[in-house]
Amino acid sequence: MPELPEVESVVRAIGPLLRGAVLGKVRLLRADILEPPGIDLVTCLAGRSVRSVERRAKRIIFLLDNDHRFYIHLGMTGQLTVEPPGEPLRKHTHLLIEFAAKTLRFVDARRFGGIWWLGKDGPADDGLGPEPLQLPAAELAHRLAGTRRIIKSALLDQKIIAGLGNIYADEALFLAGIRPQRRADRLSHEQTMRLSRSIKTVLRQAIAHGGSTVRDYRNADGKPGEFQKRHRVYQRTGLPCVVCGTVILRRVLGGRSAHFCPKCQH
DNA sequence: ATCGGTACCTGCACGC
DNA sequence: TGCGTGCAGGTACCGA
Repeated sequence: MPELPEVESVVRAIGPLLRGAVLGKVRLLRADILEPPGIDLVTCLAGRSVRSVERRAKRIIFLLDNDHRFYIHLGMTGQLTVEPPGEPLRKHTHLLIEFAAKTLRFVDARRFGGIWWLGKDGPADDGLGPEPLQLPAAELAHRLAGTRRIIKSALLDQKIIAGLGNIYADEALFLAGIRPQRRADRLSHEQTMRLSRSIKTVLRQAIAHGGSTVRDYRNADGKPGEFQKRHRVYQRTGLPCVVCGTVILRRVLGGRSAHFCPKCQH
């Protein structure tokens, strides 16, 4: 579920609630969602407080008062919520952290997400390319010129650009008028410039609308996003293009669904 | 060394 | 009702 806009929405909601808060009881209900295995998370967190909650790509990074850090990745179905204490445990709840008057909960049915303990020195952006909203167009062009893959797959590669997923890759390519199966290193200068703008536009719009809820995504307060109502191609297979009325197509590219308008995208 | 394919895991929608 | 199939927002790993 969660791509950059969903993760950003969660961080914006959780940050103000947890900044400065002292951790109470910690319950890790499934040890196998923790990396590296064998870390004693409960001991690591005992008595600490939260200095800040930040986003890097799709990672939610918690900085503690002793300069140790960990991050949570939501995978496909992860949910991170802040609720009053004592709410009933939902199925697939893997981590509970109690604060004075609220509880942070990590729930993830498919368990593609998890918790990564970094300590003081572990790199938080291991294997991640640049942030899309800070990426100059020329730098994006340079990175895309270096791969022979199709543009859709390149946009999903977190080492090339970090934070896009299947929804926003498709939406950005539609906005830019580029077919997902075009080769990344064969885009014209103009197309690359349009793509750079489109990525930023679609991410900013999605953040403004609280992200997209396809099925599982919820913000920290349990509410779904709204941007799915404004998707132009993602999961609109067989429906008319909002610009030209042509039927939206779906193709499997690199093992993922790609949605596009065959008339608007070249 | 880059890249495509597959595996990981659960739940849901659909057709029969 | 139940069963089988296909699909889902992500990423790590495996050979070619």
